[in-house]
Amino acid sequence: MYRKDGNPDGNPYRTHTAGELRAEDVGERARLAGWVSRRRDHGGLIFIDLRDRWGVTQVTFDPDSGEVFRAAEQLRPEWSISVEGEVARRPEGNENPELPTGEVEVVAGSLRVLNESLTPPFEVDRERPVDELLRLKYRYLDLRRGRMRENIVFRHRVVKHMRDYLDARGFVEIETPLLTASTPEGARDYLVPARLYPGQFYALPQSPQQFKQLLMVAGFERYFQIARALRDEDQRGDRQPEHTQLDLEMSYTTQEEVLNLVEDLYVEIVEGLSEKKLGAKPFPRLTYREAMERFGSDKPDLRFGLELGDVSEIARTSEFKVFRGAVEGGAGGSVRGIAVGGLGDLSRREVDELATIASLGGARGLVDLKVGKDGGLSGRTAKFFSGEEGEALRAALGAEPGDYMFFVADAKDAVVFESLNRLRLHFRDRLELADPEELALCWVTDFPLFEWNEDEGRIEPMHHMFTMPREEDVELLDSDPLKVIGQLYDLVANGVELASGSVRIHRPDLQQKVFSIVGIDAEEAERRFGAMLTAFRYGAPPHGGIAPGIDRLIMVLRDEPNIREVMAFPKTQNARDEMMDAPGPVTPEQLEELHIAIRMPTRRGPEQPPREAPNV
RNA sequence: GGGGGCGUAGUUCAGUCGGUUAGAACGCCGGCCUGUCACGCCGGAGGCCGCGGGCUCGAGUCCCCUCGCUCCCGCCA
Repeated sequence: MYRKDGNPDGNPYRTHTAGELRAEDVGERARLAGWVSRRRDHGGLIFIDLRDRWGVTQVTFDPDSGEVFRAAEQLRPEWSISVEGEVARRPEGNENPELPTGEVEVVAGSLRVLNESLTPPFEVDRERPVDELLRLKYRYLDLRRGRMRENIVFRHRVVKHMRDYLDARGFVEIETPLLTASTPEGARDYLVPARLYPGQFYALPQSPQQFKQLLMVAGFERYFQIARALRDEDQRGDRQPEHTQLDLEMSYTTQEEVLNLVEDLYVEIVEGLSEKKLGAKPFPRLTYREAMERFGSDKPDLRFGLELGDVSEIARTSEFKVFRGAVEGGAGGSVRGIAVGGLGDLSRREVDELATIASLGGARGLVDLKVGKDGGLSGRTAKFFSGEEGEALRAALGAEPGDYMFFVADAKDAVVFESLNRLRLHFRDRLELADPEELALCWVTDFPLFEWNEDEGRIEPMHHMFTMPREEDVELLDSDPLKVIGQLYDLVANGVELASGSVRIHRPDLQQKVFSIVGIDAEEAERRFGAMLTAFRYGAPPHGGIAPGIDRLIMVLRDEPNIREVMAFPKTQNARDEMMDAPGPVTPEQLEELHIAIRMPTRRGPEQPPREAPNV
């Protein structure tokens, strides 16, 4: 950043960063500014590791320097200082190969203490686990630590790459409002009371969905935005109240074009910026159906096998009631299984544990069979499967001698898939089947446009209600909407959904039809999406797009266990900001202005002491 | 909304069957030390054992309640 041609602006703090001095700089005068990372006081000689964003440089203080030396004796970790001195080669044998600056040191000629520091609540310069609440409360100190700094800087590089990539292809970055109307995603909105409209509220956007489509109507052709998306739902490791997505949309485009655009971008990011090993290229494309049948999931982890096998036909004629019952009646049930090697002999208890894992996917039981050295089957249910039948099961799963076969039978395909998916992921972790260095990206396409919501007894959009059906399926909208395939696509990496998008409906008549299928009548459609429906009557172009999640991408590229590790200021699982102490109460005057009265929950709720309102 | 785990020094943790003065490491403070880079050596301070209640002669330890954090299910992306 600063070079040895000097200090043209006369910066009083530094002429160089702490990460750039090398052997060739020996003899130069240098001034460094940063934090005291560590002090090694030898009585007659003091070493300071001076840290800034760019690196660490060793500074030495010699007793000959008198006053400066005595000042250095007072230094403590995390003090902010500026040091000026000569760059010297370290004595023979005292180089530190761990540091890029390890061949040299700065011999301090002067020292300015810019700011002292309290003793930090945790050790900033040591990579030790610290309670996350404490880290969040002192996030500014946590962010001084190497791993977090690298994550945040890496994130910047990825986002910058996205901007440059899209700019070079004619995309325009456009901001859309944060204060807007409720959006049509399924999640709960964050609401903001409208002072000028008593009883009315803005909603914070769950995504810029309608705006991006309106920008297509507006003729920008290619739009993108690094957009914040807010949803008032419970947290998970990969979910936060606000997350960031690369929102993009294109006019006169096709699914193929969107996929290729994003694929090339992700190849550049993974190969050019990250240390991950990219899986198959071009990215494998699986239809939703194929992903479910092979992996039991619409976000499959392709780094390992353990693919599902369908044994429904064998089950149909089986003596085993559990199997036969699942496929009888033609209600769409199935029997499927996976073959797993390397498990040795499982105890009854271990098998029960596996059944519990499967039950989380809805399975009412788990059928386990072990393939013996001679190919014969053993297990509690082995007696139901004659030699021929057992052989057929074995062949269907491709099970080898010594493998276990696990089967789930259910009248609902979805239960079979979800249960086996959980088992598959369990074995991935237990048997370490997935290469942690690999990033296996794939596309999942051809999702159904709608799904049946069991609880509410109605049809819902799988993605959102602006998704275009496949051309050949438009007729099915009337006859059998659940069979309609949408022009819908997800980008998946190692079992994590990274992006989701679709070609949109641009014709008002088709949009109306989709609304009515999901139970929105013309009046409600007009009320909720009036602007967009009207806009579509002014020559809306065909368009489509996608919204890759940035937090999750950085998370998988950096091997972090959750997205809080790649966000500068995340919230806790209970959606609190411990550093800023938000949310918090406001003054009665503020509430008055908003025409809001608080009615506290009676049964149970967050305790609200009558504490003083903050000075705003 | 439901379930699991955790809560002991500034930090990360240990703490046996309920038993005397609650320990370790790192950090912090003081002293010594001229080539360290996890510097070393000597000494020291530091505890509402999350909060409240109960059983008990006696509770960090057992029971109940509650608060906080975290993971999972639901929800959601």
